[in-house]
Amino acid sequence: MAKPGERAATIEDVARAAGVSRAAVSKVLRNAYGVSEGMRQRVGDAIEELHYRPSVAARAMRGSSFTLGIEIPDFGNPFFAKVLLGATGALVGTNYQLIIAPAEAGNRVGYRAIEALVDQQVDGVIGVAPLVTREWLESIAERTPVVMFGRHDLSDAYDTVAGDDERGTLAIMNHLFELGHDDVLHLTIDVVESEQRSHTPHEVRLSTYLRAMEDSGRSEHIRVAKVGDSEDFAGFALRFLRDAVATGTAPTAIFAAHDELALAVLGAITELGVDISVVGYDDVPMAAHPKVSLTSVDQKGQEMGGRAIEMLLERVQGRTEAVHETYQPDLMVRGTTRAPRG
Amino acid sequence: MAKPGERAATIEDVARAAGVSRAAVSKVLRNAYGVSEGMRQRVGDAIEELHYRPSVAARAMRGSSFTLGIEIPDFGNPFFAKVLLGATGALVGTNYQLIIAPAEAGNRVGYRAIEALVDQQVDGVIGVAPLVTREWLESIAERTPVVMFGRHDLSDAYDTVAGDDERGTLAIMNHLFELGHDDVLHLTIDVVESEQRSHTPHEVRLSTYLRAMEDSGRSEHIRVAKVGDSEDFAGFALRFLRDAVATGTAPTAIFAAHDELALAVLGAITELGVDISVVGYDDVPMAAHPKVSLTSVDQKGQEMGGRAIEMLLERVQGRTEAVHETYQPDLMVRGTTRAPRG
DNA sequence: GGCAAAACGTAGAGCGATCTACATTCGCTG
DNA sequence: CAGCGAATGTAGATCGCTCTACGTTTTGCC
Repeated sequence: MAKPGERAATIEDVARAAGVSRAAVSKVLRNAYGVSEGMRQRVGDAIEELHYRPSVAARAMRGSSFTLGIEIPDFGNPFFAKVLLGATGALVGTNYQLIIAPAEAGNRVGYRAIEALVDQQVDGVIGVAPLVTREWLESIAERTPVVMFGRHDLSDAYDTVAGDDERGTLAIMNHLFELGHDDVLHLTIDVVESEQRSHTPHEVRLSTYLRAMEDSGRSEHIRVAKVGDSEDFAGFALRFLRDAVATGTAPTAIFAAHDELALAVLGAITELGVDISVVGYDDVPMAAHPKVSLTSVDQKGQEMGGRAIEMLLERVQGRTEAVHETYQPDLMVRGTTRAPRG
Repeated sequence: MAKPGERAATIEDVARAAGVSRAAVSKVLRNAYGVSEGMRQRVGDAIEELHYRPSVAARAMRGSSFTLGIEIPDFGNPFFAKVLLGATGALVGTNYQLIIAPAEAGNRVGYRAIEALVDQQVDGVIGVAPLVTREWLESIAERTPVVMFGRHDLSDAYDTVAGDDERGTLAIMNHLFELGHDDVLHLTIDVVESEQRSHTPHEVRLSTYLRAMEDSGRSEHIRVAKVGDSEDFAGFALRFLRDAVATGTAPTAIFAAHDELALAVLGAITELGVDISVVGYDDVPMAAHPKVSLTSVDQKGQEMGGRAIEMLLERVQGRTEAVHETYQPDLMVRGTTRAPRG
């Protein structure tokens, strides 16, 4: 007990060492009004000497924890690494800390992860969960500022930052059409049932694909394949394509809803030695690799991640009207898209 | 104030609703001794009804937070995604929560991130930071259980789980030697100065490379290149190789210290159209992609991640003697290694 | 039936910060 | 040099939970 350094120093210890009251130390910490230069100095020295660090828990009990939380559905997806990079970047210089909660294995929906974050008393949450209901999010947003990533529902209880998936998809479709493809298949994720999810990026990409095909008079070529969220993409792609080739139903181009999927398709195409164009979405780093050269859409993940943090900080500092921002994607044309073989 | 649902329910509210004392509710929560079935029932109902969730902060102030922390130096590296996957997997079924702290942008060393985690009052920390000093870690370990990932220093203040980098490297070198390569270059990371870091995975890979070259009588072929940690790997690889080719000093094979590096080298080789074998380390998912087919070493990241969590939980539950475990890696031979051209 | 032991439940003191309300001192001005 | 506002500092309640130390019932057993 009496051994020095036995226990971490508390504000009490600092106050004693500096010969002031706890409240005074607290003021210095928060650089609140009413601290003389001399006191700031003495307290600062004491803090230094005792290696004092304020307890986040104790702080959280009375207000803010200076911690923001972000929920990530799938950290295996490099797109989220970009987002995280932007987020951490936006945080340097502030005294806020970022903690990440991974959506529980086998349950990517995200309720659990967001709840865990709120339980941690974070001052604000960034969520990626496209599948949680709006009502639920709004109930969370009553107590904790929320910024949602990639959702296209414009609630006024929380902010959103999203890519313009419609525009990105149209860029892809036009590119394929211009190359001469009519027979474009869309490969997307098969999510769990959930009514009214027109707000998810994948849903927007799907509906835009459908519209683009119809509007350009290619209705009869519409074909959509779905793969389970946690299925083995590579295995699925291989089986699917082998089958399509065998039955003569292979498309001339495939638009995959995201790059992980597109890479799996590209792998299958390579193995089978067929000539099918592929486009992905997200522009993960590997897409630019010379061995891969995948045509994709750059969603500006890093910028969006940074902006999400900024918006959250604004909320934490008191903004109450919702803000919704959209980022313009860029089509990156590379080697996996060519004109269909004669 | 009086509006119901205005504020989150506290244990007090639950106690009132169930007609028992706060202490009784707390007992139910922790399923401690001395709770009758009837009481458990009533309290459970009250909790349900009020959507009560215990405050992590308040708990942390008096003991444990039921939260574990993991520090990740670079979430862009898919190897860590594997580790995380294993870690989250090992946590399901426990009532512990995992939070991730990213090493601050531009400072991958990890002091800040680990400190942040400790400040959060996590019950235990998993760190990847190979570069923080042992002394510092031991001071952290005085108060918070610590499991370090990939360190080869066997402190008895903290546990370690690491791959057998010596064995992995020897597997690589023997493979290359058997194919007929004498001229093997090692490309590794150029870390900030830090004395005595023979414990890092990369350092072990380097020294094992040197020894393998010497022991096999290839001392005159030893060549080591270093690239800055946050440099653009692809750009570096291209410049370096172009230069080597121009001056006729290109090796016949390159052993890259990890897959991200190996992929960059592979890209450069592809662009320059030269015939050089490449091996990486970590066996990231892309290594197995048909377009890439990179020979690499599977470090069992997922298993190690899971085991690290288990070890940490043991520590949290009271174990005090240190445990150090090593995992045996597997060489995955693929298309990027061939015999040197006659 | 009586009595000890087990079972069940409660009161109340902290944990480490923040923040309001208040006390004291200082610096000026008229 | 009295008097007043600004500047500086402090006391003490409070946040939500855990846990020790005790009371009060029940139960079991001879």
